Amino acid sequence: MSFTTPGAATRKRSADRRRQILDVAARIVGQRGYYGFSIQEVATSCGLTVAGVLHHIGSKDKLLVALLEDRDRRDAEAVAGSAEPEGAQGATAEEAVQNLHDLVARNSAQPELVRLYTMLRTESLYAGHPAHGYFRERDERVLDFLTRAFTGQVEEPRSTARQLLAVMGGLEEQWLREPGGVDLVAEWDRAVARLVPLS
Amino acid sequence: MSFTTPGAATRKRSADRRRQILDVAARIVGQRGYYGFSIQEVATSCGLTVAGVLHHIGSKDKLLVALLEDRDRRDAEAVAGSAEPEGAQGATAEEAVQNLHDLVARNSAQPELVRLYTMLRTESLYAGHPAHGYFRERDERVLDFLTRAFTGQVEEPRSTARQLLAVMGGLEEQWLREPGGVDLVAEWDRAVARLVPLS
Amino acid sequence: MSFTTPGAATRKRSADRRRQILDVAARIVGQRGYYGFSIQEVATSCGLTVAGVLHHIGSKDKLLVALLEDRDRRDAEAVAGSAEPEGAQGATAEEAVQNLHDLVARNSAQPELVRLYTMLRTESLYAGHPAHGYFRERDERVLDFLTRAFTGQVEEPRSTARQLLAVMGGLEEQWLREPGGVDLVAEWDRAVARLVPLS
Amino acid sequence: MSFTTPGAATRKRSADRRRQILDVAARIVGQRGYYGFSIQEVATSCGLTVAGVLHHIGSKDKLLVALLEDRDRRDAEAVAGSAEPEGAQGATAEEAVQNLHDLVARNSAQPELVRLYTMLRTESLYAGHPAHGYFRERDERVLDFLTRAFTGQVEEPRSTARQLLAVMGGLEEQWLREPGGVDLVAEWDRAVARLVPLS
DNA sequence: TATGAATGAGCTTTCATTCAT
DNA sequence: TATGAATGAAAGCTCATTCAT
Repeated sequence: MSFTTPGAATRKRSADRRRQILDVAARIVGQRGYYGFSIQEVATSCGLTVAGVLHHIGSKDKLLVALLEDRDRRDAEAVAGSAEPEGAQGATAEEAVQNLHDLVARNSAQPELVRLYTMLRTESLYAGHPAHGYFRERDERVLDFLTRAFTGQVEEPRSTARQLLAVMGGLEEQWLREPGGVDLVAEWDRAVARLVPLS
Repeated sequence: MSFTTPGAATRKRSADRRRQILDVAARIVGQRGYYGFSIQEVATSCGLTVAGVLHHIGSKDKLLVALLEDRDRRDAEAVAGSAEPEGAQGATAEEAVQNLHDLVARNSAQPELVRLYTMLRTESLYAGHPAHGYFRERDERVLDFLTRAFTGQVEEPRSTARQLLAVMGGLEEQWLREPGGVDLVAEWDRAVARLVPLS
Repeated sequence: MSFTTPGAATRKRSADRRRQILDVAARIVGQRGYYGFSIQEVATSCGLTVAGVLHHIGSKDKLLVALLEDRDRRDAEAVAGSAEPEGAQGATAEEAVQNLHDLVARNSAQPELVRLYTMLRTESLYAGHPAHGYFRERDERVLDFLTRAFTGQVEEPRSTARQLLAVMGGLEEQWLREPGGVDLVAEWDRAVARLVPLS
Repeated sequence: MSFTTPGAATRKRSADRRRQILDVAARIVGQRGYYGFSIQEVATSCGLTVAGVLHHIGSKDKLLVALLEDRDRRDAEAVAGSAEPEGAQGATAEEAVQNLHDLVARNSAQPELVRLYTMLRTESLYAGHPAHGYFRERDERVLDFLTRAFTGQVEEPRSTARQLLAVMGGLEEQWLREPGGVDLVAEWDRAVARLVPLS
């Protein structure tokens, strides 16, 4: 019997705390961005001290990293659970369109996650932002994925990919600005119908 | 020698300073947003003291307001100089499309202004942001303007309006993230060709 | 199987830990002093948690006390092992000189111990320092011991005692500042040759 | 008439504040060292806020630098006022001894300055200390100066130089530990009489 | 017009310590 | 024996702002 390893109960409670902190932080960072939020705020919302929060997350920067990793993990799980996993060798145009539709549908149920991404994507346009590299790579990866999927199916596949990403971000922004005023999924489907002639 | 009326030269110099401060601030706020920038930074970039900057702009909030008003004024001047001013009674769909094209073309020459708007539009999604109301109203106004212009010309005019706004913001964001990697005007024209069947 | 009495093995491991902590702490306190070191640092160097270190040493103050006691014990052992233990009734001048020479020779082999003493002796000049009393008494005791030893042998025995202590501390400091640049023992012997005419 | 340059009165008051801060800081740093003192303490002693002190000194590190520069400047002034300025071409042994005597005499009147130097010299043995380089260079320079002065006059000039520096530091330390118990100047003169045979 | 002094509030982070496990 | 959670206190520093000059 080892005393050095924390017991299962302890580990569980610790994981719960971390969960809580990440959830709270996602909401607040989604509202005011990395520069505008403070650990104090997160702490208060968690019923903890600032030092208590730092005990779990280490530093403000690490919190941001944890936030992004956490969202990535959740996204990956969601995709993995779907019927058509996007294989390494690429997807067909139809699959890509379907994937995007599913993504938008999922997003339409979690505005705070969308808000977080929207905020950080914009903030990180600045080269000095801690998430600058993250979004740069991510954007490129997604763009490449879509471009490949549309190659041979539409006239200018990269333009189509750009238009889809652009309109997705833009519609989500409108949807966030007018809560209840926009039907995100319906608008998305209409936009796709026009931007991707194949469908 | 009059002490009560400031000399014309003095007034001129003061206006120049204000100009300089606003230009510098536009750049910095465009990079780090309202929450992330500091007056100290602006002051240093202007060769002034913090107190010196405050003397000209009053407060951090007022600086933001001045920034937005300044940009509006410049935009208005640009539009006024164009051949077809958007009259109060509305515009035709063709005119609207032309207006948007001109706007994008103008923007493609001033990335810092675009950066400023992109940043503030996102930051101001948060209800507590000092520019929250500004962008809410602005978005609605533009949306209404476009909706009216497209009514009778396309099937779902408001959706088209939304799509255009969305894709404009999104393309500008991509253009900002990949300096030199995107031809903003060309991509815009391609997107419009698909989103507005009439053209 | 007994729960009440800790096994010998356990007691041994605990003592080892304490040893390790004291050694590591001696090094770090020697570098940055009582005010400048942190338990975190000691813990990391020991492969332990802060709480783990505190479990063994109780508190930061107690760590300092333990450090000094430990060094005294080691010093006492070293002296006890030498041929001529300084008796309670005093020593001759020759014995005192020999004792000092042995001390310097011993020190020249353990710079970290010297560093610790140098640092704490200086820091503890401040009346609020936890080792203030310790070094006050120690200095007085040594000064008295040397004064007695030199009485009748030199003109101003207390001055000689002061000079010896002063030059010893000063040479050690130079030796610490220029690692490899000073031959501590040789310099000491030369200094003694001048300061104590009898030899 | 320029408004941008602060008036003479303003400049005077600013210099006074700085003076006050440096004096207070010298005392406190002399007591607890660089690691052990806090800006808060200095501020309180000055009747200022922490932010107020930082306005004048910039940062904790800069305060230390200012402290050392200030003391150097004062020392230089004192030396300049003396009859025999140590010329660039070197000094005779007698002049060097006289210089050292004057220095000790001056020091005996300002224990807090001595305390500051003693503390920082010891603390800065650690390579990470902000004054590490400062004292390294200073020690070497003084050592070289004395060595040159004694060359040809005593058998081992560098050893003599070392012994003098060592005993000076050591006596000052004893003098600081026993306020009123040691006659610094008298002890110094006695030590010199033994260490430098020429006199 | 612009500065310097000064402040109050806030920030992130470090630290020593307690407690339950 | 050692850990993890949590805290209160303090640190250095930044910031927006006011005021007198």
